[in-house]
Amino acid sequence: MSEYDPQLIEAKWQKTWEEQGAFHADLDPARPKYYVLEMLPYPSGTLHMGHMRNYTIGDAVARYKRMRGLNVLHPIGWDSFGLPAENAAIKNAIPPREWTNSNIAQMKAVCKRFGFSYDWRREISTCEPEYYRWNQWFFLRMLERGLAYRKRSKVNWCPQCQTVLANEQVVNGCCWRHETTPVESKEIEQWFLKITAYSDALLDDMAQLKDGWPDRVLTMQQNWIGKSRGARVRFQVAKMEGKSVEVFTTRIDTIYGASAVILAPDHPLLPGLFAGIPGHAAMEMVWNRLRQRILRGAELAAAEKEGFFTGRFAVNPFSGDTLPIWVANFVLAEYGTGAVMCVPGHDQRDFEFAEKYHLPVKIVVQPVDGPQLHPDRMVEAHAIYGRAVNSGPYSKLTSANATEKLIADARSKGFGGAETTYRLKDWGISRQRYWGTPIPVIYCEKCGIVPVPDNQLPVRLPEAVHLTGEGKSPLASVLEFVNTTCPKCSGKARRETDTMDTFMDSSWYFYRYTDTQNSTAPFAPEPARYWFPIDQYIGGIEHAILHLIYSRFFCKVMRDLGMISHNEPVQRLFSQGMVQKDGRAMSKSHGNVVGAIDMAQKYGCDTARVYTLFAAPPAKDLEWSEQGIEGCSRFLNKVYRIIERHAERLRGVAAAAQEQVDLANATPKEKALLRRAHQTLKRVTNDFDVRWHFNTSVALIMELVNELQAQEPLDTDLDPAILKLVVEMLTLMVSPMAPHLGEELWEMLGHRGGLLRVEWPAYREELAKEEQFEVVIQINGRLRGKILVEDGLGEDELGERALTDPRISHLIDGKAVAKMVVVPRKLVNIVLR
RNA sequence: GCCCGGGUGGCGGAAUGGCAUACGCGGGGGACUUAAAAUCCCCUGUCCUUAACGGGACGUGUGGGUUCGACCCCCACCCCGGGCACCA
Repeated sequence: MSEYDPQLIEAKWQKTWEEQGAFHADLDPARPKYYVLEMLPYPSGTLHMGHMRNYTIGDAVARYKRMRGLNVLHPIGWDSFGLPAENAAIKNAIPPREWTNSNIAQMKAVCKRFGFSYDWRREISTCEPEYYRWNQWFFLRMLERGLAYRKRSKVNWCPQCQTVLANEQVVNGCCWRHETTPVESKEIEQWFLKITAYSDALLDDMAQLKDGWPDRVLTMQQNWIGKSRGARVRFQVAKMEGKSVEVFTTRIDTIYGASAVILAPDHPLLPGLFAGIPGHAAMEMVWNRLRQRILRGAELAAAEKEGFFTGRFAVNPFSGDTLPIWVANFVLAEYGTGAVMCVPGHDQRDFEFAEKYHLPVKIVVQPVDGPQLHPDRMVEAHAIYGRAVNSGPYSKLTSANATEKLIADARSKGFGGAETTYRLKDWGISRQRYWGTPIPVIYCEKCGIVPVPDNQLPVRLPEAVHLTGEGKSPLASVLEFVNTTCPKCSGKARRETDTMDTFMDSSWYFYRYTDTQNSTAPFAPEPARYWFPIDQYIGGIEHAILHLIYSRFFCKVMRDLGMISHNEPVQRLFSQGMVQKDGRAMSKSHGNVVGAIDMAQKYGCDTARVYTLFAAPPAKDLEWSEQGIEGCSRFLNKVYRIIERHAERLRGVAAAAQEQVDLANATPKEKALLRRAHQTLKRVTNDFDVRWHFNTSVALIMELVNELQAQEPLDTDLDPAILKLVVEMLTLMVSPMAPHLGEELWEMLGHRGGLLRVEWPAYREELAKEEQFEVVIQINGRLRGKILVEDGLGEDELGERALTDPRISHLIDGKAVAKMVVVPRKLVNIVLR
């Protein structure tokens, strides 16, 4: 008699797996592959149960797929560049690499303590030169193709991080890391990647993802790309020969309703328009205020609409109307043409602006039927589609037809045409910080921007650097780094001192896993062809846009570079819910973390794993409960005890082969056990393959265990071969979720060589089949009784049995039966008049 | 404002249009024990009714609808969570 001792068992099997290299996966064209991956973790140092949920789901899937005979690649690595290391270095005077590597060591120890089935040979760390040189390599390839370019532009600046942020890193006008720090706007020269060159590809290829990705992620990406079809129209500025303003509109069919042209406060044309206008100085005061507010960024969204008349007019090229040119804070310089036509009758924003500044409201679209709009009775704009009115030659056309004709006419007359705009902007990747990949570019006084030649990669990040956290790029003060010679002319030159956004590191890392040792390329074509695309990617919803859109972009660039031939890197994506404690996301800053190591020490990692799988379906948030994990601990103990009790007797017994089980001679007890085991198997398999609901898998296995308990004693009247078959099925079904216990039980049952090459149990329908069914009898849809019937009963006969059941016949009591609904094996509904 | 989720016992949650509340937690009772822990067994939606066995009504956010039958499908609405948002 021995007790379930998770500490002992878990250490034992982890050692065995390690010695066997149990989870090493190698390219094998003869075998079908399965690539399952959890998102690259940032090595912050601690792992709590929130992280572990992610890995537990991935590990259960990896182990299950191995048992289904697939060649499973399940790697892990570290997203080890980034600001926290730099900040820690400034605060505690520890070199970033030291801080980072010691965190990695800690986290790796926790992962090992949990026994995740990673191929540790493939571990990567993005701050290693052998990794980041390929970031540089990708950058250079993009530079060659015009996909990387340098430009001076307005960018998001986080005063806390002291660096530029990408648009994707701005959340509600604040920095993604400092949620209460509004980002500022700064004009800075920096490097961009032309993700916009792939706007349509990113949008269109979502069609390939719609079965494997959550809808909400696809919608979020779609919104982010923000494709919008419309038209561009040029308005001549009156009394200014050759000057014109272009507007972008999605409703060119409302152009006869325009009562002004409005420019963004930072529209480049503005200073020129002012010249020679009376009241110029007063205007400039308002103008400056509006521009200031835009620079402060975050205020814009909340601000009331505000603007001023420039004193200039523009001519509507269709109607010939003369429209005042205004400036207003709600027009964005970065979107469309930075100018709009103001149509108060049919656009709510324009309506609000027109109300405030008394601009005329015109109705130029009327509904096809229903009440007609009237400009004097409007309390809001009506952005409707219907029939054009008061629109010159376009009147009476439907909105769609008017749009088409107006665009065609604008084009033929040379003042406009169709135009599609996107919300997506190019990806600014320059960071004025230290702990990241150096951008491999040299500035030469004579030759200008010179790329570092491939054979000089990697451009190493100097590591003996004094970090102060102040001023600009720390690398700028490292003279040995900055000062260099031009690769072209050998003259004096200086290096780029900004580093790359770390999202670059994580945009392609999953390809590196397929070929981690390659020193001549990021990865070779064959392993990528074999392993890709990723069959199952698992991670948090917070990367729905950031990481997942950058990765898709990189994939398309790699495809165009001829490195791969697929269009999308990730076939199926799963976003797991958060782990919460006391109603808030588990995090260091909330002070509510449940440490992974603590749980492993207290209950064992198998218990912690089973609890995270059982407490909620994986897509939902999970509220951590100490009592809940206690329950799972009891459950694993119970499994262990039941098998332990019979292990000795069963050790020498061969389990009955599924196809040889002789049902005809089986006792009721044997039949009950076999039935429950196979019913469980059917549904657990479905949970793993289709539903991804591991909470119900655990519940089902609990029921199987309860059945075993109910059939006690198990040593009398029971064919040992059948009992062994059942407990083996139980062991195998438990093993993806509690792998150490699974191995231990398997060994206790007399097997050598571990579970690694053991197949998932075979399902046999006849063994799952019930012999008798409890059929529900309803009268008018209300439950009135139940009868036990044997299988194979015809509908008529089943109906007859229901009607003649004493309880039922009593209730019918001579009333006319209008209809009978008979569902074999399930129910009879008797409809009375 | 628009777009996604979601609303079921005391709690986490389960249910192809067919017994609502599986499984677990918590609670109550019992067995084992000198005792405790552990373990095992039974009960546990609300209300009404019965001495009791039992029987009945109500019940999945609200109101309608479809259906023999609705947590599930349709329409309208309320609440919660998330995303997007002066994007022209």
